[in-house]
Amino acid sequence: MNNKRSEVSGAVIRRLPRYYRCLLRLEEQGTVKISSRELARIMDLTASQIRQDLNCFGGFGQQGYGYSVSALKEEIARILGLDGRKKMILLGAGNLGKAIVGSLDFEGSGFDLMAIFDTNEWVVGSEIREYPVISTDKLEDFCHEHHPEAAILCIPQEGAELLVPQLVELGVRSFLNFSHYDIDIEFSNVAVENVYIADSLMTLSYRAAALEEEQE
Amino acid sequence: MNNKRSEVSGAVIRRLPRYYRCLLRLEEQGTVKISSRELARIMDLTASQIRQDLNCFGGFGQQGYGYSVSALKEEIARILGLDGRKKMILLGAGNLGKAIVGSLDFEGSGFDLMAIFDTNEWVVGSEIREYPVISTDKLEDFCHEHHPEAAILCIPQEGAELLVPQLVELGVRSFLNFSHYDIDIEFSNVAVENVYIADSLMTLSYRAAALEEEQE
DNA sequence: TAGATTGTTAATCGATTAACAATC
DNA sequence: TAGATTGTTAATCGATTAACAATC
Repeated sequence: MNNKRSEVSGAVIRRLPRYYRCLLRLEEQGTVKISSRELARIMDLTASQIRQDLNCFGGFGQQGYGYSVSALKEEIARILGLDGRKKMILLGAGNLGKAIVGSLDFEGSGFDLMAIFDTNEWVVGSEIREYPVISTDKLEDFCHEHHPEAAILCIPQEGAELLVPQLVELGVRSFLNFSHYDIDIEFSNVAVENVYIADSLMTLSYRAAALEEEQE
Repeated sequence: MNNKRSEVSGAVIRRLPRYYRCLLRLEEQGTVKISSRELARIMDLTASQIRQDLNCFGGFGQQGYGYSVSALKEEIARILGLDGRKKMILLGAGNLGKAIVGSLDFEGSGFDLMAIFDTNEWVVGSEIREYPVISTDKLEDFCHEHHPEAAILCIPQEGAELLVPQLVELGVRSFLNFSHYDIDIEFSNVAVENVYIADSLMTLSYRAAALEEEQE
């Protein structure tokens, strides 16, 4: 890898999953090679941008030929760290937690989901997919025993405020955060990806208003 | 409003919901006025950036004083279109659909959720919160009668591929899209906000790998 | 070899930051 | 009036686009 990962700009990082998804689809369709020009057309980017983005990490193409779809897909998987197997837990077995467990494929995601934690005694002891639902009372013991490095937070803000400091203390360093608790402001040296679904609805509202404005 | 909404850069648009959230919190805490300097500190931005962002839409501050928290909050709500009441439907009463309905507050969101559609006859006829679950067979009739303008898609890609063209035909113009179907590539003149939760997990994987790299 | 397409350097564009005059 | 802080213009920085030499 040419660059340190931390030196790559946020704009490039956020495009990497899109590249990965697109290449996966192309591979499934049986496409063997692709030029930056053609990939740009599909993804609505410019060929220059694609070549610049990829060359942050190394020269994966072949001059005069283009890029091998499967090789490039593998390179991006490696860049994203999808070849890792970080132990992960999920907090909150409500609808959102169940939706995440049900729809995300943890296989080849870089993470290995171990268990789901919830306070509701009615769901504790059951399983969601193949994953056991454990009482949040046992969270500390579990962490001491298994040392998870990552957590998905499908709990409300108050729950997160309470549990995150404990989790950080126990060694959890990566958070996919659906709670509205500002982890990244409270802690440094953690990797946080915030998902604010309510913000997306507001952005949609803006875009809808802009569309109407256009058509007046 | 100084600018047309469509002329404002994407970077600014994506910050608007953050401003709104922050101001809402400040208002709840009883803060009456705030300077760009102090708001910048809280939100980890620069004072210049905040003043530039806000002046895309108009001069909401008072020189020598700062900004009125509640007035600015109201202005941003109006810019985001949260004062509107666009009729909205939600497709897919699975865990994700239930999570959305359960966690988002549609009051003051710019949208008015009318009904939830699903194909599963076991849930059709029931209610989630106060919203009725209707058979997808009745979707067309419903649209003819009520003319919803917006939809949240909590259905898989194949379902979206089938239903979106129909919805666009029936007049739906805004989509909060959790399916992996590329609406914006297939249709123009629609407002689309895509949420790719799987991409967030990949981005987290990247950031976790970057963090490890740092600490070696 | 000729054609195609990359990797990379240079030019352009846009967004962020700094500075300061206007003004409350 | 003096102090504070905005709105706005100018400077800087970073990201995107264009160009082209390298090379498969």
